[in-house]
Amino acid sequence: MSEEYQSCLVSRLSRFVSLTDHECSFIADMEKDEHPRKKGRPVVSVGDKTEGIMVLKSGWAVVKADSSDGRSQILRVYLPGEVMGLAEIGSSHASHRVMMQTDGVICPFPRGGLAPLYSDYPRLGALLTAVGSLDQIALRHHASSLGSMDAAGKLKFWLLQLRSRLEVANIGLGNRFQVPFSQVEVGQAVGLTSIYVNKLLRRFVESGDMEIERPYVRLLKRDEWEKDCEFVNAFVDMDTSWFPPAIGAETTGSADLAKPA
Amino acid sequence: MSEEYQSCLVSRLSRFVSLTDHECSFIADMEKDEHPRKKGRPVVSVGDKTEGIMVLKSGWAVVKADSSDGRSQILRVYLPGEVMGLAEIGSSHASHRVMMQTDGVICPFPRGGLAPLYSDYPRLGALLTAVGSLDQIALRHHASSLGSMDAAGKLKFWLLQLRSRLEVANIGLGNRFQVPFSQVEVGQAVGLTSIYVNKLLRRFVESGDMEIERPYVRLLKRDEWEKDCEFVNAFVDMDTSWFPPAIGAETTGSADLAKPA
DNA sequence: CGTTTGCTTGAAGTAGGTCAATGTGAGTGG
DNA sequence: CCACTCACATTGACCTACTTCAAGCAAACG
Repeated sequence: MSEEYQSCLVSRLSRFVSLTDHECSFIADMEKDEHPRKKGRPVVSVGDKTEGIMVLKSGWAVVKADSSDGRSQILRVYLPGEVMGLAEIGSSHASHRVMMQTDGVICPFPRGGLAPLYSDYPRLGALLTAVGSLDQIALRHHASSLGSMDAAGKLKFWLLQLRSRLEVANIGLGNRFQVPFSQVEVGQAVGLTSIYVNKLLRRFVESGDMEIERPYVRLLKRDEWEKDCEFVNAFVDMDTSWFPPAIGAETTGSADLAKPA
Repeated sequence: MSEEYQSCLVSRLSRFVSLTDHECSFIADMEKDEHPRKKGRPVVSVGDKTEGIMVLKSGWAVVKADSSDGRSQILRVYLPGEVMGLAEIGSSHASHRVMMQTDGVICPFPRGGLAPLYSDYPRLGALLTAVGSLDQIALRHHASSLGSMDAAGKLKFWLLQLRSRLEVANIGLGNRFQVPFSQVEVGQAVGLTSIYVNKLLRRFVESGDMEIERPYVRLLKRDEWEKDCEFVNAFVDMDTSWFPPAIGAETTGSADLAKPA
């Protein structure tokens, strides 16, 4: 399979199964537009009619929940290449806000493309269900950390999860990676005040657990942290063995689907 | 459509779209078994190979996360009629435990049934994606409450959400409903100590906000609570308008369901 | 440059946790 | 029938991990 597809969704989904040419061209066909979005700009606003799914071609985005007292919370971070909007596809209106965390580019896969996707390319339908399921597992881990860890644990866990996902996406490979969030935003993500986040970070630096060169961080005691948090990397393996066979049949060697990362 | 299908999954999914006879009989065919399970028995253990999805025909179940220090946390409550296992379908191994909260009956829909479901009944595939998406929204709300509310808010929110879901399932209709959880378990669900849960509950009773007749509760100031928590009922509307048309064509009066934008 | 946005640090207060003891009803065996 | 568990609810006294408030800086930016 060629490496250079113009479609973001193709390259994203190819991480999980090797797509047939039919599947690739169908997706690429549906996805003509690229919308650049500036940092801070809304992608989805609360109450918006659901518009299908999107791929974040570049840049970072976040899902925020705002409460009337002005506080807001970060529920999900989208990294470059990830599929956005799968969580809202089942409801007619969005209940959370999505906004760009950095400048970036969004590729919408229009709502009208979903019906033919499920009808004509059933394996892609299964793939969307599976991607949504991985999202849900990650969210469970996050909720679990919010509900049961102390402040240091939450912060460690969030950083570890971020690092791990960046590694899967081949964006940051070692223990050093970018965190394009202010301390206020980190606080919103882990459920702490920015000032306590600050104190924890300084404590981590002082104890030699991490280095900070904004906007980069380096986790010096990652193994130790992963033990502390009982961190398990849930992003590596997608199980595709239950998928239906690809339509279009002459799947150039598609019997075993999984593609090495 | 007839009311009495032997299949649990049929009756569950019929809440969202009216299934064609083809769809119904396919599902019913796949789902022959009923497994009774006693309270406290495991349904899925951590590390189990994913076995497809299941419908909880009767009884309640919970998803738990255990940590090595012996604490565990309740991440999700399954009510009678709900689909379990959608979150784990994308991974090869389960990362959380599922156990019966009360006696009940489980109907497995085997893994092998999923491929033909997506291939031959694309609308059902879309439906599974949508159900997973609603699950994810609910989980986001839960995570949001864990991360941003004070103890009283978390507890109120959890009770409101439970009530609301029971109402959708037609199990409890008013402000009075069953809560088959000990105070320890409630604490595990909302991220608080059982003893603080106790103090809050007693405070609620004393202030006339609720009544407790174990295992029933009655929320006397529900409207007020829903305002406090900015509670929105996210379980009512599934958007099915993007679904592909049903296969089998002669959809007895269900044509209105599948219309692309 | 002045303004804003974000980082840093200290002092004080409190929500909620921990520890410990007592009470209570539902089994269960005698 | 009582006695003995056992699991759960209840309540108080104490403690600390976090928040709130307040102030001073540094860096980015018009």
